[in-house]
Amino acid sequence: MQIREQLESMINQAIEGALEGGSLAVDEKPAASLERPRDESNGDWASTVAMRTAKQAKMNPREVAQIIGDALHQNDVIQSVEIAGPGFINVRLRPEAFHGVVHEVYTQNDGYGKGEIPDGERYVNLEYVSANPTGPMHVGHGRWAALGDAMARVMRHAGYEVYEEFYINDAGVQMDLFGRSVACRYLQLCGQDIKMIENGYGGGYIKDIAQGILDRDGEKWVGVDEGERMVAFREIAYSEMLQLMKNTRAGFGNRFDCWFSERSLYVDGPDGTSPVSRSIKAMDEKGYVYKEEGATWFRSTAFGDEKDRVMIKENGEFTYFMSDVAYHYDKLSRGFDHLINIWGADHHGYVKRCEAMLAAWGRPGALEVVLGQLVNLFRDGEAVRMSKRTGEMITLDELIDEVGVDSTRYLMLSRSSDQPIDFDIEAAKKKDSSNPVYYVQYAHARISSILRKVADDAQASAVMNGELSMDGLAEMLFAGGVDLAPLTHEAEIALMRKMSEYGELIADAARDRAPFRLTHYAQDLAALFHQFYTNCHVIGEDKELQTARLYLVNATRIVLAQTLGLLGVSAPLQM
RNA sequence: GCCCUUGUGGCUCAGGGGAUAGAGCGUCUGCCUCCGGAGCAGAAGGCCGCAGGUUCGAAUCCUGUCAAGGGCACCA
Repeated sequence: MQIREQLESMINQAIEGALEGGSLAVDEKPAASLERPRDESNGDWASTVAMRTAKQAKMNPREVAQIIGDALHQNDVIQSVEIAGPGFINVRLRPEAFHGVVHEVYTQNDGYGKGEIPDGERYVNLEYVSANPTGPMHVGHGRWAALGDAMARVMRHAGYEVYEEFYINDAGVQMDLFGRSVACRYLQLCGQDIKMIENGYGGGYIKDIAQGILDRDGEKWVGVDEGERMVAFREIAYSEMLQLMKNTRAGFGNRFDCWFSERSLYVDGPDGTSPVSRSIKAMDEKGYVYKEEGATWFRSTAFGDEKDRVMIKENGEFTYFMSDVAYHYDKLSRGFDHLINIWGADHHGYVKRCEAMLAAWGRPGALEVVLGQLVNLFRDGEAVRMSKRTGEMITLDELIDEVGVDSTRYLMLSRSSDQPIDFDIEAAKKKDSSNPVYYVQYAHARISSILRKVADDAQASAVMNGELSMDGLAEMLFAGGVDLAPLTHEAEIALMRKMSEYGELIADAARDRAPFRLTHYAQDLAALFHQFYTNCHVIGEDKELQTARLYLVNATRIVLAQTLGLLGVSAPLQM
C-alpha cells in the first residue's frame, strides 16, 4: 500500500472516531483531503479537512483540527502530528516509512511509477509532427517531435497504450507545386532561361533534388510533356523527402508506429469504398451533410462551429478539410478509445470543426487537440529569420548537428506547450551550469562514478565497455541484502521523499499531457542528490551505512535515468 | 470585430483554491588534504498586468479591462 493511502485511511478512521464519539457533528463525513505542503518544514503531508468542515461543524477550524489530530496516534508510519496555521493537520512521517520506497525502486526498476488506465480509455492514437513532405523538417517540427515522443512515453508509463502516428500531407496542390519547383530547377540546370514559378519552393534542397535527377537521367526529361514531368518529379522528390524525414526522425529518437499517407484516404478498397466515401456516408446518415450551390457541406454549426464547412467544392475537388474528415473517421474505425493531435497554435481555428465531426459520428470528446506555441530561434540573442518559401531556414538536422540531441530535446521539453520557446542556439550549446540538461546528467554521471568506485576493477571496466549494465552491477553489490535503518539523515530523507512522488508525477503529467513537468522533477531530484552528496559521504563509511547509502544512490540512479529516458534524453555514465 | 493562448523578482520559467509565492540564470559572499567543483551553502531582488466578484481562504475560479502573440477561405 502506498504511503498516501495508508495516511488517508488513518485520517478517515480519526474522523469516524470523532463523529461516533460525538466530539464532531456534521451531516456528511468529510474527505481526508490530503496534500503535500509546499514548504517541507510543514511536514510530509497535510490535511485541510478541518478548514473545510469548520463551518458545517460550527467550530473553530483549529479546534476541529485538534480533535482529528488527537485521534491520530503515532505508529510505524507517523512520527508526529502538528496543528498549524489556520487549521492544517501536519503529519511528519518516520524515516522508515520512506525506506519502502527505496526497495520498491530497486525491485521494480523500469517499472517503478507505472500506472494503470482502465479499459475503454487506454488505447490512444497520438498524431504529431505531420507535415508536407515538400521540404526538410525544420526547428518547429523539432518541438512537436520531442513533445509527442515524450508524451507517448510518459503516457505509456502511466498505463496508456499509445499508437504514434505521422500524417503525411502528400495530397493536394502543394505537392504539385513542389513537383513543378523541381522541374523548374531541372530545366534551369539544363540551361534553359526560365524563372522560378510563382509560390514555388526556393530552398537549396530543390536544386539538389533536380541535380540528382540530372545526374541519374541526363536531360531526358526536357522534351517530356509538362504535366507528366511534374508528376514524375513530384514522386521522385516526395520519396527523397520522406526518406529524409524518416532519417531525421530516427536521429531524433522518435518511433512512429505508422506513417499515414493522405493520398490513401482517396483510394477505393476491394469493397469499392474509400475512407472519404465512408466518412461522408457516416456523417450523412446522421443528417449532417447537405448540398448547396453545388458544394457538399458539413453542418458543423450543429456542434458549436461558427460556420458550416465545405468538404467537396462546387468544381468537384475535395477540400483539405475533407482529408481530415476521412482521416479522423479512419482513425476511429481502427478502434482507438481516444485521439490526440498535437498541432501548432496557428491551427487553432481548425480545432472546432474537427471536434464537430467527431461529435457528428456520435463520439463527442473523442478528439483532443493539444495546441503548442511555436519556437523562436535565436543565435546570441539575435532572432534567426525563418522562411520555408525562400528556403532561408535552419533544418532540424542542422540544429541537432550543432547543438546535440540531448540538449535540443531537453530545452524543447522544458516548457509548458502553451508557452512559446525562445531557443537560443548558442545558449543551448553551452556545457556549463547555465544549461540544465548538464546539471541533471552530471548527477547521473556522479552516481555512476560512485558505483564504479565501489565495484572491483573488473566490474568497473565491464561497465565502461558495456559488458555489464548498471543494474547488473547493482545486483552484485546488493546480493547480500541491505538494511536501510541507517538512513535517517535529512538529505537522505529528502531524496527518498522525492522518489516517493514519482508515481503521482507520472500520472499527473500523463493526464495533463505535460511532459515538461518531468524536466522540473529531474532537476529537483538532481539537486537533492547533489545536496546529499555534499552532506553524506558514501564510500569509506562503516559497512552498514555505506551499503545503505549505496543502495539509496543506486535507487536515485534508476529514477533519474528513468525520468531522462521518458524525455528521450540520455543518462551518461560519464561526461 | 470575434475566437484561442499568455502577462509571476533584472532575465527565462514553475505553481492553476490552502500556510511566509518557488526554481534556474545573472549579481554579491563563502566552501576542494575528502566518493567527479559541470558541485554545495548563503545574501540581495516580487503589493503574482489592473479593477471588481465568489470563498473560511484567490497568484490560482468568475466578470470586466489593458498589453503581447496567434487564428478567423469552396488555401493547404
